[in-house]
Amino acid sequence: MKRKITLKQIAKELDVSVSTVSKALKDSREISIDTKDKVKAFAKLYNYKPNNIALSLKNRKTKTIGIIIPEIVHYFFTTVIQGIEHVANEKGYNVIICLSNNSFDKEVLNLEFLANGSTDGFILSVAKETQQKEDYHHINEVISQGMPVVMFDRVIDEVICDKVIISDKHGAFEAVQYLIDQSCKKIALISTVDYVSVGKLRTEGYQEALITNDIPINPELILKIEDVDHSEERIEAFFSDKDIDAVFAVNEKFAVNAIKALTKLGKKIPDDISVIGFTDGVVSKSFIPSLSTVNQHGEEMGAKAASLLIDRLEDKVHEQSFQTTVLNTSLIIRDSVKRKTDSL
Amino acid sequence: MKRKITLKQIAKELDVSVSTVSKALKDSREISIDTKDKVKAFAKLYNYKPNNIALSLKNRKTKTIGIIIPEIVHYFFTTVIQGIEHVANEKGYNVIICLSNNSFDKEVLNLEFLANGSTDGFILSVAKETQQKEDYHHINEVISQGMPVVMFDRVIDEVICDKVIISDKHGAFEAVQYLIDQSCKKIALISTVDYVSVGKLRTEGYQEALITNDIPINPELILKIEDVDHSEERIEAFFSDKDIDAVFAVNEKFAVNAIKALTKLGKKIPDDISVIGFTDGVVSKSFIPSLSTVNQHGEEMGAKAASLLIDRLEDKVHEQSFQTTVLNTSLIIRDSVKRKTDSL
DNA sequence: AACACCAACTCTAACGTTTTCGTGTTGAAA
DNA sequence: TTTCAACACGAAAACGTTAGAGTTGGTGTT
Repeated sequence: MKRKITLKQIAKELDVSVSTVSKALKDSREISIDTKDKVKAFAKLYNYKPNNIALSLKNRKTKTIGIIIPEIVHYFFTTVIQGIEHVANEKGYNVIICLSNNSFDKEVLNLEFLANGSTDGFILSVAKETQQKEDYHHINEVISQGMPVVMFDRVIDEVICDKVIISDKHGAFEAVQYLIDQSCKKIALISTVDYVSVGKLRTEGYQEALITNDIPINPELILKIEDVDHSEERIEAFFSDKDIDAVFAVNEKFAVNAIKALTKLGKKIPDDISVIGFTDGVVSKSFIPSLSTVNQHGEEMGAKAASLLIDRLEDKVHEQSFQTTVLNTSLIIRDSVKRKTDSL
Repeated sequence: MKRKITLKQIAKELDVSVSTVSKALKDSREISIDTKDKVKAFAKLYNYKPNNIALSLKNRKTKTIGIIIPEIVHYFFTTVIQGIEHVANEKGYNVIICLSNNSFDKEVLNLEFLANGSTDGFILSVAKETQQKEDYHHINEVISQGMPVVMFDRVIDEVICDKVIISDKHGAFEAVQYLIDQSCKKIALISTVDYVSVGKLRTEGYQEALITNDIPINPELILKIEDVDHSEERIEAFFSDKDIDAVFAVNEKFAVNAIKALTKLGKKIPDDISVIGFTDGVVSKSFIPSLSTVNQHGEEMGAKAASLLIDRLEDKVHEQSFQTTVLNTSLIIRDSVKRKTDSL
């Protein structure tokens, strides 16, 4: 077992000082060609690589970005990570990922831990519990310590920092508008409880689309699900006595469960009822019928978040002003929607 | 902007030495109660937290585990990460995730980078390209530097370290045996090319099951797919002229595409043809018909890998001997298989 | 011969922490 | 009064690195 070699060991071997070695390796012209060659050869031979930790301590920067997300077993988040990772690596940054598991306490711990020198800045999407509690002291704390923070997807208006979001409201609006354009009139909504910001916004988009088209909002057609794990039963029960011709669901799971429930009730998708979901995941593509969705462009979101953060870290943004980037969604129409032209 | 406070600053404020502050905070009995109280109060007030980087440098350990995986937008890997994260956090370790994107070069870079002080050890699943190249010098390099490595899923026999795998062969065997038990005789296999170790092993399991049951192996019924992205067309073409009563696919995507292709060809699943896939992902559960699969227990795998690694890091394993943990798969039978009893 | 100057180094401090060893003050036993 | 332990604290080194400020010894100028 040959431990990693250090400058000190090289210096000792070659009988020069540590600083000579350091400078030689950095091609400083304080050092003679001879010595440089000797040092470089030796370093190469022993595969010398500077110790990151020591560099971090010295430079007071780690070249590492901390990502804190609610969960990782989730297609959207993984695409965001992919986007972050790509940009970060390109610019010489590394990525530490921590999961909050939607727990406020774990989010606080992660943030505190990573803030103690491990990372230069954060990209985060807050836990459900945090949104519920409305306690953001931990985020404000790290910001006040001078660490840049970029929030994405589930952002907090009260926290002042850069943000990247999609136009949830507009995406939902477009989806519902599309359904209306296909002559749907009785459109049900399956959403989450309101403290989840995205759920709320998508609900607003749904409502706005109805209002714009002079369709009255019928609260009977709106289902808000608290317990995601048992959504299937809830949705099934919900549909049993409803007369509808379309469903807009705020996520993929709800959309799939809606189709399942409706199929059970003897409805044909898309002939009897059209369905559009949110988030374009693996399931949407492969499901039969393939699911129409609002694409969130997770990778783009991650890339944007990463470059915002890195710009701050490298002081490319001089101002104190923070920006909120709103990414456009795009509607992907697949087989779960009955198109108007289909009936021609 | 109040920067994080350091021992030195506390010492200066309270007019004592740095060592006194350090000792006071650690409740050393070298320090008087009075001083301790004073220091602790001050530290609390200014929310002092020791700097991880400095600690890492001093202790020569980072309490961080490096995970290197081929891709993150992949259900199985996210479950493994989940398992690792859980165990690691419980034991006070943090997790850095790097993606190789199945590229050999990126895997090497990641490994080199993280090995220079950033992590204490690695958990990794090698890139496809690495398996193809059969070049493992980078992994052996970090091992020889004294960093423990645990490989999972896609492991390399030639690299000597702890490993966690599932019984790919046996899982495949069981699945195919199950199909045979349901009276299937003409079972097709959709696999990957052989240099992907898991594809090879699952193929072997398939073959062994046939042999055990005196069913001749028909190469015509075996499809090996190189280009995963265009698997759908390949599978469709493959099935067009085959007479079969069951399909075993080595992953979820192939299984889904098989069902789609067969449906297109007018076959009914499971009535005409039964299908079993590998990996129990989101798609399997929600697909219609829901997919029978071999469950890989990713979370368990991650948990096991993490505890193996941490045991090594904390010298709980004295021996030089490395172990390979083989986790059992379990067969999940859902609607995509026609059961024998169904026909009664 | 005195001086300046340059090349080619070495020394030192610094990043934030812990730990070993040293040291001055007290109070009590001899 | 001397001696010595106990107490409470400080100094310094160490982890690995870098950058700026010294330090040599030799050459060239006048």
